[in-house]
Amino acid sequence: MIESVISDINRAMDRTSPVPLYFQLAGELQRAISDGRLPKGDFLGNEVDLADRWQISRPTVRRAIKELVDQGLLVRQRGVGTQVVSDHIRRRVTLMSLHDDLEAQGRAPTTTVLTHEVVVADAGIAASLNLAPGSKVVHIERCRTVDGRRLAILRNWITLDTASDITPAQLRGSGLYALLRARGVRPHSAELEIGARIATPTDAALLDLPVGAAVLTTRRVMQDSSGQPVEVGSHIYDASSYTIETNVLSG
Amino acid sequence: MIESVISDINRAMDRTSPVPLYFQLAGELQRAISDGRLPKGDFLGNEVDLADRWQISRPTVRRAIKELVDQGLLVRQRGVGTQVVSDHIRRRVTLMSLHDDLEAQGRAPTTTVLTHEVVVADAGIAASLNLAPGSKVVHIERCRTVDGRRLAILRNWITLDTASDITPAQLRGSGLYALLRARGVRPHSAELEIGARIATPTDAALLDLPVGAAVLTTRRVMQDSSGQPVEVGSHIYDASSYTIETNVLSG
DNA sequence: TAGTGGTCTAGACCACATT
DNA sequence: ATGTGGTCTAGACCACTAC
Repeated sequence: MIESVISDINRAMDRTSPVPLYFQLAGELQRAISDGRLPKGDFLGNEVDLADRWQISRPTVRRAIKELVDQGLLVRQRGVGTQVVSDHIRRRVTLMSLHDDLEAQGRAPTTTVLTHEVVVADAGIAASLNLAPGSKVVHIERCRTVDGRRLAILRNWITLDTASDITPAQLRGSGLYALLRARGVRPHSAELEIGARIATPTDAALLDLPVGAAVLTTRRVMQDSSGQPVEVGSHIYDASSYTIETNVLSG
Repeated sequence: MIESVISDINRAMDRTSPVPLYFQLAGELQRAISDGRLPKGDFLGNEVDLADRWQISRPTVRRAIKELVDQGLLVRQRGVGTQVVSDHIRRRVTLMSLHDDLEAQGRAPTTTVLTHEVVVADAGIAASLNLAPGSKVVHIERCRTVDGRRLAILRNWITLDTASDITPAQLRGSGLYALLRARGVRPHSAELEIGARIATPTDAALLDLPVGAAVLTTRRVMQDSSGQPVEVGSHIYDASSYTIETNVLSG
């Protein structure tokens, strides 16, 4: 790693900040890689030396480097060194809502709320959400349109205590996950099943598709950081305008 | 955590083993959770105390616990403790081949090799594999059958140096990824695009599907641990018999 | 106030790859 | 023989939670 990058990082590190040092360092390294100051193929230099130059301990340096290794930006080889192998941040496998996802691409999604009600969960939903049979949940059904084209039907079931104050107006303006995050839900993991089938008449009507068109279907159960399932989502996409892109790490 | 589990783990830890202590500990904890000795809802006890009982340092204990937190088995809360929130090991997002995947489910896949040849990579494949235009690659086309049913068409393009000695007989007997691993390829990450469409006449003929059936399609570029792309896979699945199941962590 | 996890240090020794 | 990352230690102080 060239001298100037080391100096840049030295300047950027702020010990008075509440942000952990390893996190600051990981961010600075990521920035240096993505803007080309630390190009693909370069070696970082050995950890002991880097720790010394940055005046932080080696475990802290290692922790920062590990973040980038996990993202696929760096590769470590014992006896060799740490090398930059990619200069674009791998899109993480995401739990973002479709709304956020499209906005991040600079497109302007519009949302029609078809259904918004409190219902008694059926057996499958109740089991997925770890609720007693007969429990009530919030059921939402939306249609997502982009560039005048109907893209997806989104059906969600959410535990009553987390979603009881969500309004249709809010759903029109932002993604479900943004609303949940604002209510203190921190998504942690989701089980996801992806399939495909021919559009049913209902699908075709809602998505404005011809008879016989293919749709992509997903069903997920999202759990928040306390390990409790919070939301079930069952989504149907027009396969001719949507693909799921993801990135799988360290299999 | 009850006394006996702590003792079990104390007995199981082996400092003479080349397996890292944090890894041994993580495995023991995972086993204790999955077999019910450490049930859902239980707290582990504080880290300083555990480190003392197991006679290992607290950072090592933390590293082991972190593994399970990342898998969604445990939740840590500052000021509160570490609690078991799930008793089944989340299936990791996998880079396993379909063959391995089905075998893990106890089913017996059979493979027909339709094409196996060295060809000049087209522009898209060459770009994906980071090869010069006109480079040669191994092209494989297989049909995967399970329980007498044609499940998928698998098309792969692999860099010549890694796959030149693979034979059709080997492809019939095991999954592509197993063969690649045996050749020293360690899969590290893959970009994956999932879509759906109506089967083309070719798809329908190869998969023995009726006209108008839906197929699930995936395209991936796999990179090994050195960061180099090694393989491109383009797969087509009978959507009526196959879904992709996965698990998304920490979004 | 007491107890918990979160971060950080300054070393040590080992395994592996290269020369 | 040298240099690298991989693991591990025995502390320290801080931030947050619950009482």
